[in-house]
Amino acid sequence: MTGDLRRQLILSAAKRCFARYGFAGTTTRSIAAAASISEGLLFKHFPTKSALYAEILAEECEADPALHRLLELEPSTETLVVLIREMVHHFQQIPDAPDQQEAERLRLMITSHLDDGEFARLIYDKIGDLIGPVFTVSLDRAVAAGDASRIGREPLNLFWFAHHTVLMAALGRLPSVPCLSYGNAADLERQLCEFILRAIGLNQTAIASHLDRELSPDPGQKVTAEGA
Amino acid sequence: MTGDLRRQLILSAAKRCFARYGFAGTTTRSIAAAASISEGLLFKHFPTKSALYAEILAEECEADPALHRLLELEPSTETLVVLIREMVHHFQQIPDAPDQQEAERLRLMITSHLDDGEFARLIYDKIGDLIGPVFTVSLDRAVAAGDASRIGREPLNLFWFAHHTVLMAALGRLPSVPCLSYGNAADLERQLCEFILRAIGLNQTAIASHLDRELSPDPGQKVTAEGA
DNA sequence: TTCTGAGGTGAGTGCTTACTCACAAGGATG
DNA sequence: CATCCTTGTGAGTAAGCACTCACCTCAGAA
Repeated sequence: MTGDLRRQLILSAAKRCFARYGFAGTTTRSIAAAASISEGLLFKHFPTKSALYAEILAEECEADPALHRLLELEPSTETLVVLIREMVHHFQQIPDAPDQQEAERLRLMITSHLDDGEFARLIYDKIGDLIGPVFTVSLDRAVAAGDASRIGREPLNLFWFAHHTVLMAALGRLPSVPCLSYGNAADLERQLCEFILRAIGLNQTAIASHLDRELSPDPGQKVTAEGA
Repeated sequence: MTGDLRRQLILSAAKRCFARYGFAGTTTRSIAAAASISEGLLFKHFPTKSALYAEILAEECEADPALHRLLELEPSTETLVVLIREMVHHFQQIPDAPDQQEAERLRLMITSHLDDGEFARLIYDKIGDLIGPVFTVSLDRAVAAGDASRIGREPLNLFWFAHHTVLMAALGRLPSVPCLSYGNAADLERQLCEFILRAIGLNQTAIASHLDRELSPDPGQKVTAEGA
């Protein structure tokens, strides 16, 4: 086995452990076991437990590549709705995904908030840089098109509030028994979308027409939704 | 020193430690040091570290007494606005409060989400039981009064979404360097209030009139705001 | 005064932790 | 074949962990 491949295997095993049990709750022995190697070899690849953790955080800072697809859309009311819908779907699907990767990411993000927040700050910066422009310009155009009313002087704050909402909603569903049992949870994503779109200033007719166009007519929903 | 008083001192010291470093990250030695006693005495009062932790969580399940004052308000649009405004203020003041108690509560709540979620579930249940009725009836009356449009079949979900938003916004400000630097953060509470009130269906004129009535005319704001 | 039973201590206990090191297997190069 | 070097191991080590125990102090009852 080559060194580089082994490194990657260790990183992925460690990420699982750290995300689930936190830094203090994870032992180097458990990481080695998860990677099916000896502790000795683990320390041949990473000088300390902290260094391993730091490398995972650094690696995770790379923003989701699938997100880039959304950024090529022409800013508009339509794009705004798609943006929110995909964001909602992205977060809601995290607890259900068989692939735990995004759940780990979410856990790392949250544990960072409880710690010094540095990792979270990096992620927020990255997200803001990527989505901020599309969001604000789309909102501007929605206002110009009469689909939304202008809200305040800080449109980007609206985006962050929306982000808070969906992130926390996802967090509540991370444990195997969800923390909250929403009434009528079947169309929870739809409810979240509407909640956010109203909150950022879209009027009811714009919301209804765009969401209906987007959500109802497709069994192909899954395909487009992957991109979030 | 009487046994009961000592117990309380230990509990409060331990809560600080657990909230800051999590269960695994907290040592019994550090708790004893924080309570200015020996480890031996610690274990005279609590049989195990886990038992101590469990007792803290159980104690924290008692919902905030100050919250009860809000529940005696007559359900109305006005009450709805006050409810949201107080909730926003309550969460926003958590990171700034010299008293760290609420911050510890928030931390325990979040770590529970990363763990089995049981503590969070208890808290959510309690909050839902307390605020749910006032919220939904107030929203009904707001709709009846023409201040809001009816949204979906699950008004309580709207409350939870709002809760998610403010909780996450508070979490981002827990680290000594905030995770997010909101643009124009001066009237952040106002922005959050408006965001939520729009999201739950209040129309712009109702929002403006009620929030202006509530927020602008008082230097006595602090006094009323304590109650959240 | 003596006894008792609290509150309280600090030096242990054995176990687990992060981390090290001597050494082995095996493929490539001379 | 001998000499490397890389990949890999598992038995270490010292420190730190949760938890225990013999013992101390001292107020109040007998």
